[in-house]
Amino acid sequence: MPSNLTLYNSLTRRKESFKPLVEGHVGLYVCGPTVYNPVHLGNCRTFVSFDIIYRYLMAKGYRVRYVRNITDVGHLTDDGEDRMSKGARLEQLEPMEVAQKFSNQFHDMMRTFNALPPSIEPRATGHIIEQIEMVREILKNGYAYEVNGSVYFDVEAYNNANDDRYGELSGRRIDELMAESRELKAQDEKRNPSDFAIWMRASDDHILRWDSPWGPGFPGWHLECSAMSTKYLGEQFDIHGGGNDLKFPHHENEIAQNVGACHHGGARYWLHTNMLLMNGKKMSKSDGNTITPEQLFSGESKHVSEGYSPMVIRFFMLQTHYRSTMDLSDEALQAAKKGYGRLMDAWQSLSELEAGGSAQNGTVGKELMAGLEAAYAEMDDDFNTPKAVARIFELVTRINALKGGQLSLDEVSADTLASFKERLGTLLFDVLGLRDEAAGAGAEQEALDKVMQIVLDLRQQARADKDWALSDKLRDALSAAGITVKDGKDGASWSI
RNA sequence: GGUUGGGUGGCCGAGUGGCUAGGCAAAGGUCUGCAAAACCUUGUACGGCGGUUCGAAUCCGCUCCCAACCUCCA
Repeated sequence: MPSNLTLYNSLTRRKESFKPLVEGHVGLYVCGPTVYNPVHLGNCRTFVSFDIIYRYLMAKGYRVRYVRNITDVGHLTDDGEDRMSKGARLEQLEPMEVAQKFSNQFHDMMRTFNALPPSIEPRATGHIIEQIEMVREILKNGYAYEVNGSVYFDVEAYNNANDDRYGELSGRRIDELMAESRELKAQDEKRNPSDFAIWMRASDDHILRWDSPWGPGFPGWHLECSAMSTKYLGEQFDIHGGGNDLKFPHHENEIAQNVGACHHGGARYWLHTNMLLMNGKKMSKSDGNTITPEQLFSGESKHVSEGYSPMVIRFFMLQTHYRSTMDLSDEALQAAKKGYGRLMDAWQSLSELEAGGSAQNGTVGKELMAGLEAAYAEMDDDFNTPKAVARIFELVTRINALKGGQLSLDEVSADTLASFKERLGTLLFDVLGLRDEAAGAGAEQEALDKVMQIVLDLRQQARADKDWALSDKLRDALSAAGITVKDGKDGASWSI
């Protein structure tokens, strides 16, 4: 499998050629959501980005094991309350009911955005044993200490034994961290402020609790990812992904735990997606600078002038590289909506094109195939979807010109046309994960197609009779019903 | 304060030391009964100040501004 794939590794801060540990296979771990409240759009951006990465790796022929966890324990609020318990108290539900409810909601939203499910979706609460085992290993290796039923990772000991490794991902230095530390809960139990809990003693009123060698407690927030990535992908694996805001401390601590337990840092390539902004600021659950996907779909928000469909939003995401911040604005969404429409119209037009009968390609046929290969090549460059989309739009112009007669189909051989259709479809729908929302399915759509054909035939007759009043009346009435009629060389077409 | 990454034409957003991404908007044209769509053409942008270079938006230095992380977040 020839691969020219390069990707930007956060660990080295360089683009590197991608070489999987095992030829032909890729292990991919992505930090999933903490399911204590509804997903918001920023989450969606990250998971759509990794969905495209997952899809592209598969399209290149790799067998990918994609692990994306669900965090349902250990993630505390500022007050030290577990997020699950807090959600449960507020909604008068069992903690696991909360987790289930928002997991379901999360899955629905991923489906809405046409993001494929991962190969394995492990839950933190389902891997308590593995996490306890990992704590034991870390203790055994001398990188942690127990105080009053809690176990803390000893960053200093880790650094001394591993050549000051802590901070390798985020570029942080331990002395700076210490200088900046503040009063945190259980601070007095820690030897150093930069130490972090890998197992926490449960207070009497703490609902989520498990027995452990150190008494009843629960795992620290960062531990589940270390334990589950190790379990399903091995002590060393290929790619670890997540949002930029997880780089520190979450991912940094993950590496430390992995090294602490198995002497390996886990992933060899770290990929981080950048934040979704609104009004120039990070879209964030905690400070309310947010718009829910539902609001975006319905348009019920002061931030948008109308609703935008999931595929318009996905297309909008494609136009920004995953490592760049993406600023959401109504104007940009408007542009994306039109661009997406033009792209899908062209796809429709392409499907209706028929080869001119030439056995040989002319310039146009060669340009089509070259442009398509260029688009794929852009994906090889750190999954550069904006450039790939740019190349695709150059093809859109050609497709439209073929349809409109400005370019001749005699320049495209039948073989080329067929493989072009197939390869473009793969890129658009299998790799980029778009869906043609206008193309309905089923009996209703079929009936509508037939009805529209009748109406357009009637109008065509009126036009032939130069009965402009009638033809315009039909067009206006359809327009009022939300259907746009476009007169072309070979008759009229319509779109909703 | 420290760490990381940014500031690109009306808006969004890629990008390489020289061969002017792309989308949207705008202008002109072709086509059309009209309209829409489509096609063709047009904009010569790169925070500021220096420096390196034959040549820099792209490399270096300084400076201004912005964001993220350092506390829960994708």
